[in-house]
Amino acid sequence: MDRRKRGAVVVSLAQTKSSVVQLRTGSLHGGLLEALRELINHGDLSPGARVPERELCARFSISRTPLREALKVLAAEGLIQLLPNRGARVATLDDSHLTELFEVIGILEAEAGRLACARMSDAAIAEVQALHYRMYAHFLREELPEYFALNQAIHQAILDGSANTVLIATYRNLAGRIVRARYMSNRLRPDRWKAAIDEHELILEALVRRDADRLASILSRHLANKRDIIMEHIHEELRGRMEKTKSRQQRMSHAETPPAVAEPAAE
Amino acid sequence: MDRRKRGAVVVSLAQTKSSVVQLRTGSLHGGLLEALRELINHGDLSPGARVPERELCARFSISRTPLREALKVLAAEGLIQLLPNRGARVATLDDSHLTELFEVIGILEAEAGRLACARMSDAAIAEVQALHYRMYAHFLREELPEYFALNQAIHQAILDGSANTVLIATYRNLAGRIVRARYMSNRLRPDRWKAAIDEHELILEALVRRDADRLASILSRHLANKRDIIMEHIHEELRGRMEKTKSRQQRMSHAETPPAVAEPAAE
DNA sequence: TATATCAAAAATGGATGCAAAATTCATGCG
DNA sequence: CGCATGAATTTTGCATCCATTTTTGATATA
Repeated sequence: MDRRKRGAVVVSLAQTKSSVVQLRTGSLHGGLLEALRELINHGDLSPGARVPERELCARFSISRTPLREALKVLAAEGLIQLLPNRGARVATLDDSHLTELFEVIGILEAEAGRLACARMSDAAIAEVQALHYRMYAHFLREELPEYFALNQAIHQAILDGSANTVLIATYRNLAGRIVRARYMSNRLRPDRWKAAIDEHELILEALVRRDADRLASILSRHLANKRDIIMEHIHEELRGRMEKTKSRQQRMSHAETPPAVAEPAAE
Repeated sequence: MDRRKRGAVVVSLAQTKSSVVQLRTGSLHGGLLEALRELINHGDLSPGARVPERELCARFSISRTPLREALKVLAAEGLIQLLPNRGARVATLDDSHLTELFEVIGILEAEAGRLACARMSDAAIAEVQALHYRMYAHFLREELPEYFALNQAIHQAILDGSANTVLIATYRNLAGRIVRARYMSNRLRPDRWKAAIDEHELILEALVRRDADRLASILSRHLANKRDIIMEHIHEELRGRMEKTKSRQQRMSHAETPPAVAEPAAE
């Protein structure tokens, strides 16, 4: 393979799924970060699992240097954990950690809402309303993926409405750590779904009335509900997993891929 | 120089000041990060200035690999800016950015206070009170450095009282970006100083009464005041700098060290 | 069969090497 | 004197190399 060439690098990060990702270069680094985040969030790298440096190098056709730079950044972001002389592992999210993350994310979203009430233009609010109606339509047709996409767009629009880039970036960073957990509970019981829609109804109403306190409190509760749903899912999954593990065997020595999402984590 | 040896590395980062820093190793990386942050916050690396990779390598007696890893992390933290193929520069803080940072930091501190009211033990609150009295004593004796140290300790204690490690870490990250700006305005006009003390009085009172709303609002205002002081200082300094620059010469071509703290920053 | 021991293999942290890009600097032209 | 041009130098980004550490695996021992 030709060694020196800073051109575009086409990388197949397919193993389970056959997605092909174009690493934008110049700063190979940036694209690499995105790709790694994708791998983690998409579940190709399970929580607690060792990050296979050499293998990833091969997969991305890059040397260890840029990969290790990226890993250091991900570690700083909290997505992976770096153990001295023992490499990187994907960060696990135990219950308390998840709770803390949701708490802070909730704070930021609520305050973003407060700021949005004061700072968004009428036109911008109208756009959010439009998103809301479109989302509602997808709900009626039970089109889950489209629903989720618009749901997220609405939250993002409110966040952007805070007009505080630091707030937005901080939120993104924290939210990035729970993407995987959210991903898992992308199935909704109909009653939960309806409840979420109702909450969104209230959110829109508060935003339109520019009632900052009310919007903040609704957003906060809305997220708390989402958190409960997610945790419920995790616990269900954990229980299921435990039963399976038990029935299959009493113990396995060193699980290379431990309990998947929640883990005691001797931190 | 001996090449391979992972033992402790003693590094003299003295140039202007003769501070000697011990880089704890094993993960050379961590200590390096600290040292670099110190360099930036302490002002040895002015905002906007190029980060002299090779020179820092020499100064720390390390190769470029770990240094560059550290730079990537600092960039992710927002302390420096990485320009593709053009190296790193120390991040500049323009007015709006500083305002945004203070806004988010204020949010976090206020909410931390709210949580602290609910979660701190009576004993922990008593300790904060003790810190407060000690701080007050230093104020009376006009011992500025000791005053600042205890001031910070009190804010940290309240933050810790939130019992949310994510919140604490997020706060630390954001606060880390304005350390330098705070550093500059470590001179206080007596009236400001007294006002700050009064606010701290109120903070303690609210905390002791576990009045979450009140504590949150006071903390928020307290920080806003600090922000105003800092910005005032920056603007004064900027004005002074401009006059000097003007009187000295009409223009200089490419300032290697631009306006120091505030800069238009074509971001 | 379970555990201790130790050598082989692999992974990690860091140093060094090299091509491409950027910067500097000298020179030429208007 | 200002500005364009381009070669020499420096810097950057990444690949590769190597010592140390960790992990693995085989063998011996209880």
